[in-house]
Amino acid sequence: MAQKNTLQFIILGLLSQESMTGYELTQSFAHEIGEFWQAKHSQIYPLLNKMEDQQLISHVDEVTGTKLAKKRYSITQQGDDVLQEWIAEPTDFISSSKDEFILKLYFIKDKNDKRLTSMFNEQIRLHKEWLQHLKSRNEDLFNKRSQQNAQFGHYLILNHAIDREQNYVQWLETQFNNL
Amino acid sequence: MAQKNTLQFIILGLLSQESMTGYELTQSFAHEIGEFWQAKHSQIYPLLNKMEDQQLISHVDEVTGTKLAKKRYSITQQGDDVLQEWIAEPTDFISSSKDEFILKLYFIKDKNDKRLTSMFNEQIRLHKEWLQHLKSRNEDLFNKRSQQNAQFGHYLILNHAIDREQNYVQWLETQFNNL
DNA sequence: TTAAAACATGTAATTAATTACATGTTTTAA
DNA sequence: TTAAAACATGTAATTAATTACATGTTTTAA
Repeated sequence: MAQKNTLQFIILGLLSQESMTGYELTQSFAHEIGEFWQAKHSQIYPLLNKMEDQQLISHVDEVTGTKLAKKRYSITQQGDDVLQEWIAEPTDFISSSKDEFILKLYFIKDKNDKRLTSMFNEQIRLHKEWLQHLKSRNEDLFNKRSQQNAQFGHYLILNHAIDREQNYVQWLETQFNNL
Repeated sequence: MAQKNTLQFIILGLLSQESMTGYELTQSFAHEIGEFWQAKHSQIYPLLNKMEDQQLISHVDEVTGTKLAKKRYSITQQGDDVLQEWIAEPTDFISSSKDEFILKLYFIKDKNDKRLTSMFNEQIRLHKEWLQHLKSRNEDLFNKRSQQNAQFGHYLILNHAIDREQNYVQWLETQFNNL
């Protein structure tokens, strides 16, 4: 891929909420953010350096224990300007959603193909599991309405992830029953 | 990105249904396939050459009019073996879905943020428009049940695209009304 | 107390994908 | 008849992203 470096804006967005280390930023992609964008530490660390050069972010050094060095990054005024600009600009939804399972279905021409049953079963299991995971995340984070309002964006996207997953499972089951 | 070259399998899958030119393959990504994977001609043409070197596909030359040269590609036995292997292997759903709009929401902490209304309105418009497009595609292609069975995979993924889009619009509207 | 898991930060090599450049033919609609 | 749109195939340069390598510290659980 090679677009306009969305990752950069995500990092700015995360840092606009609180200062974080590269490790913590990486962790974000294991949670809700990861439902809507993916990145590994090997992409994040170099990008942090680049962004600091551009003065979009800055860091202070920290030490845990006696030796473990960390860099805690914060967003700068310049960085926030760039972030706000990104949020304000129109979002063309270019459905960059990639779904290998659905693609595989496309290539199965015969409705009675033997492989369909096990393929659907596997996907249903995976997605149900994931849905369950998301739901318990939701209970952990937002069991009180006050928490929903305090972190509105976070609540919204987890809510969307659950909704999406729920619909996916439902679709899989409907189609499975029609086979 | 740098995974296991899914595009290659998609090309094999498309060619397993009928022989196609690079241009026609490219066109596929403007239609249903494009809902679940994206690729441009500049990635497709070089890959076709590579795949022909590996004897996964082969081509015959064609001429339209008096001069317009085309290469019509077909899948080889080897290619079909590779395709079947890909379909058979378990599909880890690593939700590589990227959604900038949802990410932007994450970074809006305040439920009363002025920007939310126009952002939601814009997305609702875009997604409704796209949903409409998908629905008319569906009517054009699959108005008869016989056509659904003849191209089962195609029917399934278009059906899924519509279902997904419908759910997305519904979610947007629900959240919008809650603002 | 010790081993494993989690925390923490990086670089090198490679691949996937995009953007931009490049050129020409055929069909369609005004 | 002519101009625009669609058809058709490619390459070059660059960027985004992954995989693999590399090293060390702190915390947790057995």
